[in-house]
Amino acid sequence: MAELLRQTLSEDGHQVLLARDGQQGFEIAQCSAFDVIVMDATLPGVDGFTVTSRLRQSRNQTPVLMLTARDSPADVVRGLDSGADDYLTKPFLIDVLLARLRAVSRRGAIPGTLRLQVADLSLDPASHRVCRAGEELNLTPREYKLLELLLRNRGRVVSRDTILESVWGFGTGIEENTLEVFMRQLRLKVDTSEPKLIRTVRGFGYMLQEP
Amino acid sequence: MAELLRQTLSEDGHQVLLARDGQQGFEIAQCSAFDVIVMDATLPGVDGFTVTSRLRQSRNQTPVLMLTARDSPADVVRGLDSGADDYLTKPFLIDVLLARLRAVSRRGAIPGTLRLQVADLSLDPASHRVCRAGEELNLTPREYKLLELLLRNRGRVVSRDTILESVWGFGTGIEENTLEVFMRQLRLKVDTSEPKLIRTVRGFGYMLQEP
DNA sequence: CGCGATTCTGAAGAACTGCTGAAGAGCGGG
DNA sequence: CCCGCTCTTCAGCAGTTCTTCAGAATCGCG
Repeated sequence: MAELLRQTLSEDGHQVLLARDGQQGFEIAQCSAFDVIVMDATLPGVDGFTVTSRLRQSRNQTPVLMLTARDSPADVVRGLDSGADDYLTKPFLIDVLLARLRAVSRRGAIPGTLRLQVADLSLDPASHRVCRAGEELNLTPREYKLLELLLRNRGRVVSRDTILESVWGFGTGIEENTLEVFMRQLRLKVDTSEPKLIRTVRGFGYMLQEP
Repeated sequence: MAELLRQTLSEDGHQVLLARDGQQGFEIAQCSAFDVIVMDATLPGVDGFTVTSRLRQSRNQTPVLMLTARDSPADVVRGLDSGADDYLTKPFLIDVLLARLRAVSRRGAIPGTLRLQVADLSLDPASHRVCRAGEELNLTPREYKLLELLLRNRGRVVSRDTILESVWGFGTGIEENTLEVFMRQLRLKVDTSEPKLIRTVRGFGYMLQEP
């Protein structure tokens, strides 16, 4: 079912990320920015109602469309009151789902909260949260600054000089090697899983880039 | 039907204004501010789809819930794509309608909150009362200001500089350590019970956040 | 294939940050 | 005038973070 949905949505031009269970869904939702979340009510582990209300509690405003076989009025009310924006019961027509997704995501997007993101790596400047593949990472201040700089220039090479000046400030008599050490530290924390996102550009600097 | 709805909604505590036809509905909607509009698809004169899309064209953002007997998928899609936020077909249960109205109007609501709250910690700016887990806390003026600042920025990191400037005012030659001492004092009063809400973000500042 | 330049790596000491308990200063009410 | 409350500073400490160093590995180039 989920797989079918993923395919259909993809064909309609959406980028889709599929979560296996409630817990994983919650973590992914917290770490990435989506236009809309399609939530099943009956999930393995934490159920959809709980996930939704937890998201809302932690001030996640991403629109949620609940999609489920449970069509009793009580369930509908519960779903909506847990924070969902719409509630659709199976069976349904794909066209209707797509239209409802359009309606729900139209309202969506919370202003202000921008999130920097590359592949499954995300950084939220407001809360200083950094996640990779759903896991929250614990970075030191300097590592954080470094990653933020790379992320703000994702897809572009950042020269060593620029990095030194921007992370350490102008005119600090810092060794070039220090930067290398930090880059290594950052890689150990950020680039543990495939694909590797931090690329060395020999003789120039570094860049962050999806494969 | 419309009269029945008006009565039911009134009983649920809403203020209701009833429009006779599409044209009148459009005019009323344009002239007043509503939390939500319940729109019938088949109206005398201009139909509901047209009214909705005209409202949107004239940049009226009031949430619209379409409520109608026309339940063909094509109608649903048309309704939503004309700018409605939700589409409910007769027959329906009142509870479901009310829940959907809540969901739809939630999005439109202005985020002006009076009581500041995180988890079981709440602060009322009007009365200066602060409670944690039902217990009222006795904070000194400075502790209160500090907590209010953190609470107004819940989920975001507040930098040490911002805190100093905002609680002590600009240019006071205050030691950084003073802030730490106050934070400790605040923690002793506020963060006695689990979960701990005040998080220090090394190298930047502090933030208030649920776990 | 070999060379120099560049980058990576692991470890170790230095430097720094934030936490803590205590103590003195300032202030207003009794 | 003294007392209690609040605010501020100080000094020590424990844990983390930063920086450097030296050797190994890798790369680009002739």
